[in-house]
Amino acid sequence: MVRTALFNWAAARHTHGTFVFRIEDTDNARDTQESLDQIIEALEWLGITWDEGVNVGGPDGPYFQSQRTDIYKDVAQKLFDAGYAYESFSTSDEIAERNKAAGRPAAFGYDGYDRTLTDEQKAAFRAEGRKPALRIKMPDEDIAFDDLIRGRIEFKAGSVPDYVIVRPNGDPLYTLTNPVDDALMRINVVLRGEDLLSSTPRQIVMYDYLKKIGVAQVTPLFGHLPYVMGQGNKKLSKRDPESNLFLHREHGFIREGLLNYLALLGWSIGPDRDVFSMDEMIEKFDVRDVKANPAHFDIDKATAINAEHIRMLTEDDFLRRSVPYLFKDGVVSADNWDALTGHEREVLTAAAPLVQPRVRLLGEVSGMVASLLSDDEYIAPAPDARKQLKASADEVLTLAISTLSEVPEEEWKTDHLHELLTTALVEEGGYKPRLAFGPVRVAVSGRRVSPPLFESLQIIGKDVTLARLTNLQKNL
RNA sequence: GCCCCCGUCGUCUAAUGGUUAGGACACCAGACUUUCACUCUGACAACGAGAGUUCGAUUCUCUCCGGGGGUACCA
Repeated sequence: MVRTALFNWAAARHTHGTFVFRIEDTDNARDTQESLDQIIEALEWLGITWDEGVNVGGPDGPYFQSQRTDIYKDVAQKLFDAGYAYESFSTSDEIAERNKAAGRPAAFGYDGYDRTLTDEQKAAFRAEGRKPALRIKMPDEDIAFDDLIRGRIEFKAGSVPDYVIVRPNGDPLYTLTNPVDDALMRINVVLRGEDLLSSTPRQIVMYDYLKKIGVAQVTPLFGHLPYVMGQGNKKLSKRDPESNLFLHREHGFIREGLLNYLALLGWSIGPDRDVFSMDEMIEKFDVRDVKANPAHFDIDKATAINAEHIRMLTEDDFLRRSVPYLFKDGVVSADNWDALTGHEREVLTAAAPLVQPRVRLLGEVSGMVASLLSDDEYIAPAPDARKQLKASADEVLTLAISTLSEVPEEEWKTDHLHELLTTALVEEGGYKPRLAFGPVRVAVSGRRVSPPLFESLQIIGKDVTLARLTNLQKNL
């Protein structure tokens, strides 16, 4: 759904068209305020903006179909008066029974029975208290159109049954409202999921009728986007975690990364290239270049693309965007940069260049900087970090503690510390670098993966460093 | 059943009537690094099958196979 919005948006921006956002809430049972809010929040977060429609207005409103019933009633009446639609009294049970009796498969669909009802028959149905639905009369000929993505598509005559546009109770259906609104809102390009492909011939016919009764000027161009697949060979649905935008955001996707990845699903900006900005996408995007075959959502690739975009952020931007994640993880005191303490900002600013190149999601920042921000005197090593502590850890820590105790506060600097420890542990102590620095890193960060060691030592300072080394040694 | 769509490495894709079929992610090996990450080098890996057109098909056509969607008084 987001990918569809993205392609529509990119196509509209590329062609300097008008992007219209309309809500098709004709099935009010399943359209909730909550789902609308989520859609809007998602688009806003992504920066996908529209020119006319919900919340922004425009010349062809209202943009909620639930507020346009009078319009649909009027058009339905015109279609009926012109003879393009007719009253249908058949219930689905009756249709199924007739199909069965005639030896047709159950899935054959509507048989056109009510097309030829006489006035007497209709009157009889009404006398029974039955009310008619309104059906569109499909012509007995092949229907073809040129899909923007798939080329010419032809449907054989007779393969699309007459379809209902208004329920017996007067409720208009999507089959009517969608083409009517597209006509009234002067939509000339429709990009939608390929699941709507087989309903397109019905709409082609509808446009012909709408033109004849003066409601539509043109038939829009259609482009049917391929699905995005999830696990196995199933279309991604709203329930799948992969399609949950907010979940991705929670994990630390930034909009640039997610948008870039989504764009890659069915489209390519050019040979040997897959990282780009939305401005570049708009500049290059042409629906006709979209591939027709479905793509699988690959979270690993998405994450890798996200990492590229995180690295492209300015340091300041990176920090500001990270703060909400840090706050959520209890690592800092506020959820926005300006409300942080001076100490927090100082530490984070120092840590940024160390952390930014090694996270792929903003959610990973907390783990990287937690030990730098905290003044705890002991950090229990994570299990995988503890595994890195070899038998020599105890001796190494002793040596490190005695070496570092000697360092005056004013000389507690990255390069100096590096030099001192290398001399004491590696050159004089005879330990391999891996064995020498491993225990120190685990003591200071508690993790197997951490920002560079000596920079970290400088950031947390002498007292905390020594305390952590001492306490790890006690807890070996 | 009928109608429609789709088919290049595991995944996303590029290109082409004649190429060693390219890139990215993932994976594996190596270099760098105190670890991890970043970066770099290398390895692995694809035109679904069969006919036809052609001097030559991954590319054009057809058939088949495989996958998907539709066949609603849902959208």
